[in-house]
Amino acid sequence: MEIQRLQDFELRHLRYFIAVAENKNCSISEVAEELHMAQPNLSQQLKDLETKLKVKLFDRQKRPLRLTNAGVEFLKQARLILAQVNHAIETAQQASQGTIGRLIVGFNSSVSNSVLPDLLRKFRNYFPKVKLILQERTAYSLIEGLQTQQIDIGLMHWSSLNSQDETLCVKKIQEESLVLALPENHPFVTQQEISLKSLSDESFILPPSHLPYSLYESIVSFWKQIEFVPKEIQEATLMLTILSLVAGGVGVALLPANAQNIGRKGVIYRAIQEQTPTLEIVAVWRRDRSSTVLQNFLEVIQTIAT
Amino acid sequence: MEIQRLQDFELRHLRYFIAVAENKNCSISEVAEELHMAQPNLSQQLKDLETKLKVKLFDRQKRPLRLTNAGVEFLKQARLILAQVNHAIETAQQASQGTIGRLIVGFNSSVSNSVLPDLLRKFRNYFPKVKLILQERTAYSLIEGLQTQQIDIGLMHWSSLNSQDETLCVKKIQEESLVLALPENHPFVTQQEISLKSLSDESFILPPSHLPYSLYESIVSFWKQIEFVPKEIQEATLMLTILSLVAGGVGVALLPANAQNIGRKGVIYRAIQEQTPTLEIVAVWRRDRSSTVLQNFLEVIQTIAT
DNA sequence: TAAAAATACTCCATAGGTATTTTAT
DNA sequence: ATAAAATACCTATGGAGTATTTTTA
Repeated sequence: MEIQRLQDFELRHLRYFIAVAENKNCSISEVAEELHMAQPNLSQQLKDLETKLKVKLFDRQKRPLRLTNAGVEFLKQARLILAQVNHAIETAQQASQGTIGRLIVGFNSSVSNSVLPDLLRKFRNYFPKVKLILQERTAYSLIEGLQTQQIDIGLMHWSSLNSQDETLCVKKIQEESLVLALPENHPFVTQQEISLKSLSDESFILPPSHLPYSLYESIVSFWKQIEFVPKEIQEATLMLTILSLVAGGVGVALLPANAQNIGRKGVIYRAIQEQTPTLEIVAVWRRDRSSTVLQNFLEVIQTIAT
Repeated sequence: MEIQRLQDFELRHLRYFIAVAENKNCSISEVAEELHMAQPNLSQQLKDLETKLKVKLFDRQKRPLRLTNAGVEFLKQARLILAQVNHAIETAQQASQGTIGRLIVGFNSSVSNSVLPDLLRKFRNYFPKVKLILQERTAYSLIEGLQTQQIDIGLMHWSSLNSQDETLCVKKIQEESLVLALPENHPFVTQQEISLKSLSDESFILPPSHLPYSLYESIVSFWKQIEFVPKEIQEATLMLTILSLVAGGVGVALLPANAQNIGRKGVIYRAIQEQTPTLEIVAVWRRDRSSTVLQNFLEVIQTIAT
């Protein structure tokens, strides 16, 4: 019933009504001239509006015409509606330009030390109205999230191990090498560059092995390549946990160079003599989900890529 | 420029867009059937909308169609607009029925003791959304306020003295007589009915003489009629002041019977033996300003009129 | 290939225009 | 008397329908 009332009630009626109601003496003739249209037509449209509303908006017993009380109230409402329409248009245009909207950004904890802060700051600067929803996830969960469309873009370490999923696009942001993290009282800290082979009596603290696509796989594959076998392997999930264990003398660790940005006390970093694998920090997104907001995010990534 | 963009952008487009966008798989064909219209037309209207917005609302590369980000944002806005339109219609209808709006009610202090409380309570009960603006004024200022359209309706004492203004309508609400107010220690309080002629040695406290249409004129005219001349006349503006002076033994007063409702301590009221003029409490309004709210107010007055 | 959307066209309802009458000051 | 709104009638734009082609899964 309420919906029926709206039938063939159009914005045109509101525009005409407002034009006449805002004229100093509600002159249909004057306004018709201003709008470059014929007076009888304007007259007719106003009458149509009144019929559709089932409400008299003008007092026809007076010349010049005057708004009725209902007309005064409707004028306020009509202005609001046109303002809202304007706003709707602007919103749609902004959304299509990617200057408003939302983007769900998933990231691996290892990128939160490197590209993430810079990237977020820059993007927020260019697109302040876009709401960024940040989700820290494991590498595997990122891939999953992209596939199930829970996240729009993932920032993570990528290695050749990763299955080449045709539906996903990948863009390299930065490269970094592995570095060795030692407790500050370790005898080797005097060396600027340390050979991995000399560490075969050390205990190594690695990221979890049960999660696919993790740094664990990259490191183990690196070891196989140079035929290195450590004395002992311990696992810890969070980067900060690994660093704490190193600082506590539990063992040494191989970490992305960006871990140095954390500046954990009691931990010293040293380069590795052997040729270490290059770790790529990449952005990953679905090929079929390329919103303008996402495109804009990728462009900002481009500006910080090396 | 912004206005130009609105040109020939109509609610029809929003209705169609919402219908399709809310369909589970944005099927134009399905929705066209639901709306009892041809599919190509609906297709065309949606395209028109996109052209006018200069924004793609649907991803045409997918089947079933999907909303773009801009489409999602625009859908929210479009729903708001239609809701606002509904609200506008309701508001206009309520205003025309006088169930919303405002009414400026002017009244003389002498009616605030009699009909006003009842009247306001009843009106508020029937029309809770109408904002009543109350203005206490002198009788003369009420007439002036009506003429300059500062007030919509005036409640006051009316006497035949008042100029018959053709532009004003008058409706009698109640009648009341004059009563005599005496200090409680006055020797005459033992009498139930007092002859005015026996009070020729008293000092009389009257409302101000300089204001036209005031009670002063009614009383003096009454005295002339019965050839009564008081010993002394004092003036006081407010009803409460007059009562205080009476209570303090400064003099006696002639007041509308409703003054008894105030219940001022130290004041005793007695009827007058002579035929006193009938004071009419009336509502006055402009003949040419008959809003529905005003009509409703008059109808409520009718229910309390005696 | 089999759906669903986009074109191409046709038609008519109605927004808009012209001429005139009615209304209010 | 006169200016402005309403009415009557006409015109033509574009909303809506039919037939067909194009697209996507």
